[in-house]
Amino acid sequence: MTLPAARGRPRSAASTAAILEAAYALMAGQGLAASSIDAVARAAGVSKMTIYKWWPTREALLIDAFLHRAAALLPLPAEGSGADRIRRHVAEYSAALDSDLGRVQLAVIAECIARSGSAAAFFERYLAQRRAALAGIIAEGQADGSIPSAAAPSAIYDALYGGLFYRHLFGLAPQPAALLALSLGGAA
Amino acid sequence: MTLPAARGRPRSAASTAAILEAAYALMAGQGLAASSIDAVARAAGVSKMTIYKWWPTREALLIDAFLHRAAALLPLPAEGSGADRIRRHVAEYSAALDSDLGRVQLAVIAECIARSGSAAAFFERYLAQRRAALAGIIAEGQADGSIPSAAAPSAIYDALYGGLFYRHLFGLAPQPAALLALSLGGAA
DNA sequence: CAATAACTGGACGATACGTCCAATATTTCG
DNA sequence: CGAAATATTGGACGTATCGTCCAGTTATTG
Repeated sequence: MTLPAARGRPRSAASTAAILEAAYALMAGQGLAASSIDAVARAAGVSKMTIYKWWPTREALLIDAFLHRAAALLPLPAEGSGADRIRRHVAEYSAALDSDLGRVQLAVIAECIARSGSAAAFFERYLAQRRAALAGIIAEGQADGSIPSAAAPSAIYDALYGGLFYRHLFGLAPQPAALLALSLGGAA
Repeated sequence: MTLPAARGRPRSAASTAAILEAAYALMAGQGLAASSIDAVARAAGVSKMTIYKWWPTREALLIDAFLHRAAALLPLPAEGSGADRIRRHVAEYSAALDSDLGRVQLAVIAECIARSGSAAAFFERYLAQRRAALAGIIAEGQADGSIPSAAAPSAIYDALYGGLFYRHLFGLAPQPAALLALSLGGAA
């Protein structure tokens, strides 16, 4: 695992960060329509070619711009019963949807649909791991007795987070408590 | 309610239909990126100005193109217990998501996000009525005893249809049975 | 026939796309 | 130090779409 000590001029970390942050800021502030590659290059103070050298499409760039920020945010709770950890994460996710992160997530998803017909690329790069990890926490909650529902963890995840996302997408007020009670079961 | 017998040349119903059908076909066949106003005008055999005269934005045009088709499809079941009617509708909705209609719906939603930041416009024009009607059926199912869950009908709707939509959006296989059991309750 | 309104066809400036190139900057290797 | 390798720059390119404008035509009513 030694570094091959690459020849030539190394890739500029500053430019990379500036590009990803500019893309994120444009999506958060002006929306997807204003987040053209040209606009990102201007805002980042970078040549357009530098972007095209490292990202094949706008879809790839915007996904990376989202990940650059989202990686640090929304940590998965590590302590407490399964139900507690899900409840805490749902509260954090629900708050995040109402912030820049929620706007940017929708913009990224829209770009994926426009280019590919679905947001499968976004799922593979980001959601799949989180969904698997949260399904694992749900399974632990079923094992420790804090989650009464006997449904498949992935189905519980889809009902809960799909319901939250649905309301966000269509501009409805979030209702995390109702969805939590329904999908975790017990208080029928 | 008498027709004012408008002066001047009347609006062409043929052009209107050609525009809406061309927009739908382009979204279903080539995706959102290929569904520019110019492309719709070419495919419909119509002047671009005719489109701009009747639709203020591409968002408005694509929503209407979707409604033009969706109105006839996906009727709300009228017979049977509440649970039966929901089950039947979920099966039809799930099948529709895998057809042209599902692709077009995603394209319309993506355009709404790109222009407005959310799909609230699509919700107001289409989903709000359906969600209200289906929540009513869910409430009837709770009253007739076929739906055991005591959760709010709107929460049941969001968990069920939000979960279905979530899986469609991210390219996952549909799981209507698991979501039905979970959200209608009973078989805990 | 006159008035009215829809529709056509083409043009416009602006912007974004994705690609190309020559010039310059930064690094490692001999 | 010089040579090779690679990143970055700045600008240009042809194509496409945007939204708007206008003059000309077509269809309908009074």
